[in-house]
Amino acid sequence: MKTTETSRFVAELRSRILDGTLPAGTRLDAERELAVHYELSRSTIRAGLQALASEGMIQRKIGRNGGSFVTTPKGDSITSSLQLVIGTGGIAERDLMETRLAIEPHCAELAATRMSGEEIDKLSAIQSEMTAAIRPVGNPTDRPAFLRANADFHLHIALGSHNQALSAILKGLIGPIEALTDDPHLLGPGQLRELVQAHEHIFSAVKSRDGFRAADVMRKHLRAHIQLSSER
Amino acid sequence: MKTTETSRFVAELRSRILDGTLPAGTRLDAERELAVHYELSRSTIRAGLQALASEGMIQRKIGRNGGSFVTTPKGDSITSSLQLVIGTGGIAERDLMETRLAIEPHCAELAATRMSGEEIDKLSAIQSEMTAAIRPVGNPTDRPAFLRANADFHLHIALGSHNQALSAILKGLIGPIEALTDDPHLLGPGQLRELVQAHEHIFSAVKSRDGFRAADVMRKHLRAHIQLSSER
DNA sequence: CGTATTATTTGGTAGGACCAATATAGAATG
DNA sequence: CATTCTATATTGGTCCTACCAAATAATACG
Repeated sequence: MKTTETSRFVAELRSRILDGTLPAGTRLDAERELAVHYELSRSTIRAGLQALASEGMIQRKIGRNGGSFVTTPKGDSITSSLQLVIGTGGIAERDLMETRLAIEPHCAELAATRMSGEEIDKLSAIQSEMTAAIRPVGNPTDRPAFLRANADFHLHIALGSHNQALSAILKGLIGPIEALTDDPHLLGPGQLRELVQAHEHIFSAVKSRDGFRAADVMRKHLRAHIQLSSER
Repeated sequence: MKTTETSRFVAELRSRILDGTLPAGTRLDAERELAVHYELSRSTIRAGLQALASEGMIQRKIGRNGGSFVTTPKGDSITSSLQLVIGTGGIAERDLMETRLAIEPHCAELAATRMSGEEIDKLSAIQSEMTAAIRPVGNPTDRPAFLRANADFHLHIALGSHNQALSAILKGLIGPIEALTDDPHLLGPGQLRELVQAHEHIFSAVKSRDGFRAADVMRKHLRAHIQLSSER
């Protein structure tokens, strides 16, 4: 690690936050005060706070009674980090699909036992949107709507697991992956109907609180999906 | 989103990196040039570059022929993000263990078919370290060494999956979790030996390239671990 | 008492100066 | 000519000082 003044300051503050000396909600001193305290210029202090802010460890608010407030970074931080890495091609598509395959069946299993009634209703609504998109009374399929509903379905299963880590990870994966999957040659009308049917099976397993079956069906659904993609 | 000058500049640059206009390795203009180009002060430009740097999207190098270089953030970015969120208690322990349970068996399955000979040898060496730590010729167990070897074992299984996403995620989970698990009342001599034995089973499954068994044994191993933790 | 005005605190932006690291070009030396 | 040393130019890192803009508290006023 390059030991610049800024990074020293950041390390100091970060460790104080991590070891609990500065719990969430704590208000740090104003930049000008920190500067005299740490015997650094305000510029350097600002650089450090900026770094901590972009890591999600503090939030800064302007104005009187403003300042830098310690916050516990939530799942969003993981999600955006994933999106960045994936967005810049830092991880191969194969790896992403395998990760989905590890995460989603487990999510489905948990969701089956943990989803509330409202959440199940919501899932049903998403499923309806999906079916609606596939046949707008004779018209051609509304692909964007269909894909959005598809992603939403998987996302809500993950949220239904009531597990912040799992849902944060999937949230980061789902967008980029679906973007890669949108290939008209690959997803013809037949495939779309198969997809809806698979979701129907997953939904019914979740609704009947059958975690094992939910996981199993989800696994098969994803494997079929992968099978398609690999035929390019 | 707060639309400050800095964030506008960051957004601009970030999107240019994401859409491929500025591929990895590209050298950005010097801060002073960017300042005149974007009609902003160098302070503002610096703030923006600082943010991008702490997101891992650029690396900055001092000196002539230095500057800001576009880099594709790798798995490390995900790992550190996870560590931060977990370190500040942003995610419940239950959620973390469930995530492990989703990830690790899958890693083990992949590792069984993908690990190289050297990687398997390395795994064996780690296993030896672990057994060595548990009985240094009559002396009490070297707990730190034991726990380190334990974490290493799981980490190397993940690396053996040859999947950057999975190993990055596990890398972020394993440290914090093991720290939470180090409870002498929970892990007595008997538990330690059981742990070694479980690893032995996993190792043999991987060595014999039996992915299904590797996943199965890993799953049971983790469940047993969870069982213990929940008895607090 | 309620409302509008003023003051103060605090992060955001600007622009200047200088330092420290680093690579290049040129000069001195064998 | 080759090598080594010495400027020297480039670039991020730090410091300073001033001012702007937002947000809140304190105060004056109807």
